[in-house]
Amino acid sequence: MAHTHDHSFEALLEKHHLKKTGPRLKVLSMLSAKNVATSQPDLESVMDDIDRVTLYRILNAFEEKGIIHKVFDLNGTANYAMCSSNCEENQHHDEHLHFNCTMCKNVYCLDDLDLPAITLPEGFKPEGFTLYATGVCPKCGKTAAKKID
Amino acid sequence: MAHTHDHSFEALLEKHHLKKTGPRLKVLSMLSAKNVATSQPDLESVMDDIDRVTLYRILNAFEEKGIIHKVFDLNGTANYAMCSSNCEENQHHDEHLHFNCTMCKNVYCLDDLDLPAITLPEGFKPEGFTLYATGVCPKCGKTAAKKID
DNA sequence: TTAAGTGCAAAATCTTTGCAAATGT
DNA sequence: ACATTTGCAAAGATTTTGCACTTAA
Repeated sequence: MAHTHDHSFEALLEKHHLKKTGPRLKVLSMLSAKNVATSQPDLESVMDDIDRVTLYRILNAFEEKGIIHKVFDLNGTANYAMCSSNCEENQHHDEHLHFNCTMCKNVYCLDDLDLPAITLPEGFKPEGFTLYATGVCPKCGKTAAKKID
Repeated sequence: MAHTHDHSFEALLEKHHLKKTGPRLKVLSMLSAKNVATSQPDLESVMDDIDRVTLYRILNAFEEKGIIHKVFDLNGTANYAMCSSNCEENQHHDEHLHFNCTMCKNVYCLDDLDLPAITLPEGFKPEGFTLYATGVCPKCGKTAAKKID
């Protein structure tokens, strides 16, 4: 059960007082393998050996612990992605850009992008920002260019 | 554009080749009465004389026609709000700020706010932006200030 | 051993679909 | 009169809950 990169996953679970079980490690490796957020339906279809209910519980537990975060795409479907370092329990810092590709439907979490300062109307006291963008991602832009142009 | 409500609603329906029915007019007046986006559950509970299915169909029809737009709050629940002038059929222009109050849960559509230019990483071709902010809205900020301070 | 986690079954929700009756034009 | 729209019933899909069995610590 222990390969080299599994160690970080196990450490992560340990850190959050969660048992290192097969399903949990599998979810972690699935999510961190992709650089995009993954929807629950997608996760389900890939991990057809894990019970659907178990998946719900794992995702909820991970989110509460701040291991992953949920981002809704433009269809309102929840997509999950590993949290970048600075998420705390029940207090996420996902003030980053979510890019939803209209072609491949992937949701990219562009963590390291600085959002410009936004001025709100009088009286609104902002606590967190999330910016969603739609458009074409690099991968699809490339294939589209080849095919069409 | 506030006084002769019913007339403008009827004109709106007419413009989109939709029949002026009771349920539709009711939905329109509900939505335009509030300056915030309203969730389907909320609409349902207020309009308990209208069938749930009818509400689904009305909201979908309105959205397709560009009369209203859907915005997901931070729980992934769909909230509906009247579109500002420049929405076209199936092609919404809601590149505005959505403010989700953490106290009253209301979703404000701050249409007339200019979003600052955002620079994306190489290869991403953005088509639309939506900015979500969480925080405390003016109304709740006031009551909170009175109660706490 | 034993508390936490999993899987199955079943309940509770939420959303869609089909069709007969009602309604607007 | 005719095409839409509505309401109901029922199917599908999604999410939650309860409980017995399994497993990591």
